[in-house]
Amino acid sequence: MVVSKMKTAKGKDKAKTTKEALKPVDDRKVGKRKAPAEKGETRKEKKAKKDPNKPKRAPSAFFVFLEDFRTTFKKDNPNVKAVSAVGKAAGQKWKSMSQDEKAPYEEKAAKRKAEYEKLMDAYNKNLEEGSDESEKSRSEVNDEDEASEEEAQLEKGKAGDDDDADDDADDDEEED
DNA sequence: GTATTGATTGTTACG
DNA sequence: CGTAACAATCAATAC
Repeated sequence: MVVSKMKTAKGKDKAKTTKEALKPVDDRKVGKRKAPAEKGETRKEKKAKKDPNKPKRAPSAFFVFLEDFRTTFKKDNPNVKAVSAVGKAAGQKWKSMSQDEKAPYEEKAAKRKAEYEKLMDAYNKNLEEGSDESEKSRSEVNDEDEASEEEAQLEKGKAGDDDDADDDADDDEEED
């Protein structure tokens, strides 16, 4: 319901504008950017991460959907053992889904993003501190930086009252 | 035996 | 403004 809601309110125009133009490169094939395993120069370099706790990029709506899709896909195709198969299928279905269906995923992704920003904040802070600690200073108060991180904050669920659940999911966004 | 690639799209951050 | 690179996954392959 609710048609009065304007899309602008959501701020979608932020990245929409020219989606097509947004992706200039048609071949965003990952393989291309991946170095040929020549020496340990792979971009990923999981073990080479110099940053102590670098927040991993928040999974996009697609990835969120993938998590769910992977399970379903595997369920239907237990024989499939290639990750690429799921990726392709997921991608195809993903494009097939209407924005409304992707909406819930986007919402989740948005949440993930918020967390990512938060982690980034801590990460930035850490870097700042790191630099500062060139000599001393570190010590003193913060013995453990990451440890605390207030693990407790998560109770967000509570409060139910406010919850943003209502969100705007209603806006019928009619997909194209 | 360990590390890496493969494939999908999105999102983010840098030049 | 554009692009590069990375986010999960899991098995197979490469060295």
